[in-house]
Amino acid sequence: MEVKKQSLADQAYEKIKNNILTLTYAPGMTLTEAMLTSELGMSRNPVRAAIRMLQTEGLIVSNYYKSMTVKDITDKDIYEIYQLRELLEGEAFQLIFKSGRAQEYSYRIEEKVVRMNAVADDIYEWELADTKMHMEIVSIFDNDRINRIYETNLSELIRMGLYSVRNGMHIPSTNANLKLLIEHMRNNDYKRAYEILQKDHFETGRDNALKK
Amino acid sequence: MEVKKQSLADQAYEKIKNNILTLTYAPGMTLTEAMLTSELGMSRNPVRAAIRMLQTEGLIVSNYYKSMTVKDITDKDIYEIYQLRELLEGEAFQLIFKSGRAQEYSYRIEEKVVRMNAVADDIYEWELADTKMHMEIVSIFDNDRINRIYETNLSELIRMGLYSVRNGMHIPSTNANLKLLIEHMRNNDYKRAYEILQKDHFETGRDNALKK
DNA sequence: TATTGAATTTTTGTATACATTTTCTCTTGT
DNA sequence: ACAAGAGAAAATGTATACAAAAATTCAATA
Repeated sequence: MEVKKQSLADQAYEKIKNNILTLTYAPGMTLTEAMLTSELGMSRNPVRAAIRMLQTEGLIVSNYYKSMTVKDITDKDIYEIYQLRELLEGEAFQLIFKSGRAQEYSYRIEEKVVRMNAVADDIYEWELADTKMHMEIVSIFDNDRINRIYETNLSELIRMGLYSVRNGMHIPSTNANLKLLIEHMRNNDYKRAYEILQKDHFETGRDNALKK
Repeated sequence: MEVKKQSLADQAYEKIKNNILTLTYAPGMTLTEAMLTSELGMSRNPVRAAIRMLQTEGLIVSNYYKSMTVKDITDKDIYEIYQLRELLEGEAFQLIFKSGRAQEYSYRIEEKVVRMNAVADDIYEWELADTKMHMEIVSIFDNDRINRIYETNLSELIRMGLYSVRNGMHIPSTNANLKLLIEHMRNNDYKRAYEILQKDHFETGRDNALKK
């Protein structure tokens, strides 16, 4: 694979973001430039660039001359993100069936589910794979902006998902239900397929996340 | 109004963004740090911070050690943004009627339309007001993330709108149709109200934007 | 002991210097 | 005239120095 040369700022961005996603930098935690620069082994400028990016994405919160913190996850955040997902994925799912591509997408989704099964023992990797699966559904729109919404909110989704799993979301049974989802898609059974997505994923996910 | 102290970076961000939105910095135009710093009268660091933010928002495109340009608007961009708007505003509009708040929203929208009429001779201001009107519709979700989607894409919407108007979108007739929209909302006539939104706004807007 | 407040330290914001890469220019050779 | 390439100029990336604001410390006082 081609190794694309990237700036220190981009490296910093990836590392900090990863630490936020894996809860290494916990929600609400205070970050300082000094700490980040020493951890990353680079000067302040690239680190500050990374911070600006994460700020724009909403993962870091800060004010003029005030300390910065990792964005906390509130109940409202959880409701909002699930509402947005239901809205987009609901329409996407409809479109998949309406355009007669349910079979095709059943295979595409299956690929992602295979990945989910393979990493079922690593919560973070499983959540990442799960989100990728949902992004596959939304890919029917062929709309980069919608994809970007997912990428931007991916961070929140993953952090939330980690909460969900911690609070009882059962990975094996979720994976089992996804097998059913794929079945229904193969049979072109929109109603049952969507019911699984809706109930098993959105409702259970949200409710577990809300327990925090 | 309280004047919140803001950093040079924030000031730079606002000014550069404004120049992009008003097409002062035209789509595709190459920007250099030297030019921006001399125009803004500040050192490179705050300017670079602003650039990072605009990059994250997608308004500026750049690569490692390569020059940066103002994001161009392609036909695909136009299709994508209108698809996203139809999706979100379509659902929002339904929700407004379903929750029996059509009257209430007719007044809220009317306020925005008044503003549109007041600035009908300034294309940029009119576009801005128009977008605010659409954001009012979507406000039914009470979802900050959805609002943020609009804010992030607002830039594109405005730049596109400027194209639309240039290419024949007729401001007075649009304003007239909005009066009708409000009427239908008062009468709780979902079908006719949505038809205006759909046809007059999305289709005409998109088609005119596509002419470029 | 609790509290106030000045001095110190820490932290973020800004400017500048230096490094690396790219782009332009102009010469040289065919 | 044109292509190639060395060298200069310009642009972006990185590090450091300095400024301003905020947070902390700690002694003096009630």
